[in-house]
Amino acid sequence: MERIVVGMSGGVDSSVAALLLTRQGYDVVGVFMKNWDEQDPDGACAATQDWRDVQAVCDTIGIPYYAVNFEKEYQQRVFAYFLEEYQKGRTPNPDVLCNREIKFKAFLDFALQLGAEKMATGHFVRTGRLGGHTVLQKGADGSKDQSYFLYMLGERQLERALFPVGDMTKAQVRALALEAGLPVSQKKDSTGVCFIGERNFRQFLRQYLPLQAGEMQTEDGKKVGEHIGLAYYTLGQRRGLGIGGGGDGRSWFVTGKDLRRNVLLVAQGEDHPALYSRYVRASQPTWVSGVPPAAEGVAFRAACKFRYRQQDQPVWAVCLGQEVYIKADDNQRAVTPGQSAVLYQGDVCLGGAIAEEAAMEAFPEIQGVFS
RNA sequence: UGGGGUAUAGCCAAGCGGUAAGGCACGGGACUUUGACUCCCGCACUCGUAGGUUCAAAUCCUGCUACCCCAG
Repeated sequence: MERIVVGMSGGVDSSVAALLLTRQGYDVVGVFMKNWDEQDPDGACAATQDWRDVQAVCDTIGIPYYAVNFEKEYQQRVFAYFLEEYQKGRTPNPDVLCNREIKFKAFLDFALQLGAEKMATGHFVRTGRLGGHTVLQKGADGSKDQSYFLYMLGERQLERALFPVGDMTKAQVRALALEAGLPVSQKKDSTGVCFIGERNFRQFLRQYLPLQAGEMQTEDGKKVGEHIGLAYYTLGQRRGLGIGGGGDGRSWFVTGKDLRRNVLLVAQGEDHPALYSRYVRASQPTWVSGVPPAAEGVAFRAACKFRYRQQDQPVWAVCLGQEVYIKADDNQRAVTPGQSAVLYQGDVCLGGAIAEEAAMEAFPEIQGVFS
């Protein structure tokens, strides 16, 4: 009997994943990852309840379970990067790295050591075969699709992965959990940085990043407020600026950061031109298939998400050197350095890259490329 | 110390005798495996202050205080 190790978080999705695999006759082993050790403000370790839930679920399903600890790996391969990026004034997405480095590397290796043929998770994504290759596809439930977070995975990793809930809707997953009597069927979906969880983001960052107050200024240099440190803001952000009244009475949004002067650039009105861009330069491209969708310098058509849950945006893209340049058909709001630009063709996730800069005009390197 | 003006929540701001609009900020919630955005709800028993007129005042009258402008 083929052995499958399921990464279980204590949530509904991974619990149902384990349930389904069991029903399909696999030799299923549940494994809980504890990658972050921090006490809640109220004392208890946040992961404790999740671990209890995993045990309860596995007992209900009737499968063995273990816990593994990748704190060190998480710290070195994910969190260090996370902090570095913030220190550079960027807004990183730690979860895309977490998937590549922890869940589908450290954990996958662990699963194989346990004698498993494959591993499984509760992600809402699917894999398929296309032209002799294994491809990553969006989950069937469009509103829960999580391919955005998995774009850094390669074919090798996907071949070893199963996503049992990928072709279900969230409602179906919950219904199945309820029907099977899983104790987590009503558990609220978790959000927040993977393994770190939901928490007051400012207070959390404050433990690692210095507060470095400075001015908030408009594009023309007028001071309109004070910020507590550039790292604590992200482009397009509205809440938390603390400035109101005056001007035309509309809300203020972060449009940029001037690290040299320690100035946070802001503008009034959600449709302010400074919030928009058309061209994006992205670095560190990774492709699921291992090779770029088109030859160097050859533009290709695709759909892009510049942040999670954004509607697919029709774009042109081109690989040049170690970068990908993207031209969106429509103006994009608050494309933020550090965030991932993930490319699709239909339901297939091609891969993606990390946004470095966004602009309204074409970068000199790609003059004429998109004609 | 002369003349004029303004004082309404953290900010901007309606109201002009009938019992405090709205926006921003802020707080809470929804959404969300990043950070955001977005959406919903809440947010002045009180109108600089002390009196007066009136059935009734933020709205009228008087004193005081503060700030602004023009004169000095």
